[in-house]
Amino acid sequence: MVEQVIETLKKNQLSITDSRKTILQLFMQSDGALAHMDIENNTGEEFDRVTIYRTLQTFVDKGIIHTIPSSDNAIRYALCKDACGEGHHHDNHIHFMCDYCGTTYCLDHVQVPTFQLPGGFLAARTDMVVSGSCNRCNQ
Amino acid sequence: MVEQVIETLKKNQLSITDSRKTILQLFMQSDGALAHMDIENNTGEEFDRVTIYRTLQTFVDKGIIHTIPSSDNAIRYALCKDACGEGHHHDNHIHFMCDYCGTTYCLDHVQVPTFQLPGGFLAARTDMVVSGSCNRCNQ
DNA sequence: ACCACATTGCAACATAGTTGCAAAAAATAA
DNA sequence: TTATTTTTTGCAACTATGTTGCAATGTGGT
Repeated sequence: MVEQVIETLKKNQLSITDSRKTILQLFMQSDGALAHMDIENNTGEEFDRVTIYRTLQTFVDKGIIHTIPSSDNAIRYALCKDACGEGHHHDNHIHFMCDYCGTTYCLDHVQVPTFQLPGGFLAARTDMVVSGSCNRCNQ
Repeated sequence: MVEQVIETLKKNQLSITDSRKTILQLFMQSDGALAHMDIENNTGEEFDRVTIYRTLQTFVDKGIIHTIPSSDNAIRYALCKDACGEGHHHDNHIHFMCDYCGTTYCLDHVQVPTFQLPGGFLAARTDMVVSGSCNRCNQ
């Protein structure tokens, strides 16, 4: 796990620091998406709030993680699949937020369906967030 | 216009106050969605920030407006079509945010396409936000 | 071990949103 | 129309979220 973390950082030409190692490992360990708060809670007093914000921004810029919009006004982040790289994200999948446990899933195998925009509109990015009950809560 | 505002408020059993009249009229006049800031700017010093927040929340609860999630961390609001009512929203359409002019459109005639969730997942609500260039900017 | 450069932590600030409570305004009753 | 009840508003204070500048520290390369 740790080797994979360091490898990913090196591949993206990022210097190896404690915060980057810890935060990237946290993403690799967790199955759902993480909000800033989740990271702060899971790292204790280890890092400054600002460092976490900057680390997340760096990861987004490098294409290591991507953002997930939400109506509750807290941006969530999740690991990108291999196809993402610096400057271009390919996270064209549906996101699912469970109303009960709060977990946000990347449904990697559910592609965003195609649709037709009215004339004159040009799509650059599509965010599709479905909420409801997840497979753990809905039993 | 003013009659329609009052009629809508009455239909939803809301008492007629200055802030509700002004803010609802603002929604009826504007074609795009409005963020809290847009409303604050368009009403001058007339109302307290808190009053605007509470008025918007009341309108959402009554099904008069609906929220639109975004990645820039500012919730936008737009008028619901007639089918929406207290407790149940039917704003099953695509939202479009222009990257250039910032306008958010409700594409009422573009239905959210159907899709298949993995087993165990149950959808309650779907938010689809497309960003790119709109028909005014893309010429 | 040294140096250049990138990253971190701190302080301060900016924006977004919430809560409690007393004052003011609507709705209702008389 | 006035009086009473209920709802809504404005204020103050607070929490959460996010950003910027700068000095201090840590990292990578020699």
